[in-house]
Amino acid sequence: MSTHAADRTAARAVSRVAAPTRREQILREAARLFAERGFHGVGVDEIGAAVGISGPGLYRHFPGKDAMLAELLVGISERLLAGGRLRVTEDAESPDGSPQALLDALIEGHIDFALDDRPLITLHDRELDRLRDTDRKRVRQLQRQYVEVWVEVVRARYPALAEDEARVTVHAVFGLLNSTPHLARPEALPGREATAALLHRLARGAFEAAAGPG
Amino acid sequence: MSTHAADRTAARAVSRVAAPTRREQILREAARLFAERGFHGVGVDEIGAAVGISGPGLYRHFPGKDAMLAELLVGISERLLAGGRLRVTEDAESPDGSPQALLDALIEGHIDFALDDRPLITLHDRELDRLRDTDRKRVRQLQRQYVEVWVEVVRARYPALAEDEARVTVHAVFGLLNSTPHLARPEALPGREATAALLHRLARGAFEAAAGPG
DNA sequence: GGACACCGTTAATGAGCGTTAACACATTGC
DNA sequence: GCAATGTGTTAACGCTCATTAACGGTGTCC
Repeated sequence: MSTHAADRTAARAVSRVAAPTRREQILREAARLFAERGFHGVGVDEIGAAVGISGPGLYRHFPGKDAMLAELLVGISERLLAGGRLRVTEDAESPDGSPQALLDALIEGHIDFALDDRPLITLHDRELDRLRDTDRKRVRQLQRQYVEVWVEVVRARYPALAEDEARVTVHAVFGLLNSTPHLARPEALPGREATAALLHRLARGAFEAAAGPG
Repeated sequence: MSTHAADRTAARAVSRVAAPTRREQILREAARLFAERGFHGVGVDEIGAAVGISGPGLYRHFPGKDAMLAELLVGISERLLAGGRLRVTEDAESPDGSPQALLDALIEGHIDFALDDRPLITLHDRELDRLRDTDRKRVRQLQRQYVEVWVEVVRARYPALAEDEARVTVHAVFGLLNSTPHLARPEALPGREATAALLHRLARGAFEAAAGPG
């Protein structure tokens, strides 16, 4: 195992794929374990064992167990928001931009998160309350901003929709899109692309129904 | 405080409203606390304090903390399934029965649960893994049966829908309908009836979109 | 070759918490 | 009256578990 910093950099450059640092390993395993058994249900010894070191060794990389959860939740919240904002500006700058195209882009981006980062999506709405006050406020603020991005896009696409209805609808669609990570047997899904397409259809259908009474 | 059994029965009969037993009080407060801060995040002392007795006093009513969670989760799972099955038989026996009417009845029933028993809905998909093996298997079995009830109804209404697609869709609609209990500020909702109507429209829209490519 | 940062280890500490023990007191039924 | 039952109490036990202490090895840099 190359613990030498220069070796790691070289290995990364050669393989063209980012070799995970120990920190990243820890975060990934912690996310998986937290999602499986809950923040309080996982001990530091288990997290350590999952990356091949033992319990207290984690404290060389994180000040505490809380800090791992905080970094995970703040990280995913920031990435979601950044992705959403990026798509908004891309749509604004594109000649083919349209409210519907933008909404589709948001949906697709969120589906990618939900299908590719299952543990994080699960944590995102399950373990928020285990954070220290300051971290929880930060995550909530990011979540709120992400919702507002969606609400504005939805209202641009469906001007007849009232703001509070749009907000409830956006929340409901998040629940819909985030449903697959909660599935007991993810292997029973119809395949990634088919699942993504189905979820996309469902989300569009929900928005359509929200706007025009069916 | 009437601790006399005969008095309690009399009070119940007179007031015509079921006076909650101590057991029921405990279950309700435990559900609320578990939903707010997670099973491991709540101590028995807190649960006791919430009903006016102190910590170990709970052990006169339950064999342990686990048993409270188990009773809550098994209870709601059974009620959901029973409600679903009841609606199926009602539809079958009714002259106005139809697949669409039955699906609407299922949706409405589930919305009632989601809006009126928020803490339980939250627990239902968050704390399942904290149960002892035997209880968890029982809850999972009930959940699976409830999903199957929906899947059959959905496929009766939309025969073109493949079974695995129907199952994913049902799961997604559950996520949609269960989204409001996760809302940070429930008081920001547009009012119970308006919220229920909106959620119902969203669910119908999702099913429509699942069946016919939009 | 020595200071130093980095990354581990195992052992100890200390708090939190579920559970049990021991005891008290009212109410019911005989 | 008096055993039995139901429902509380407080104190103590024991285990889990996050965190810290103390120590060691390895690679880097001057």
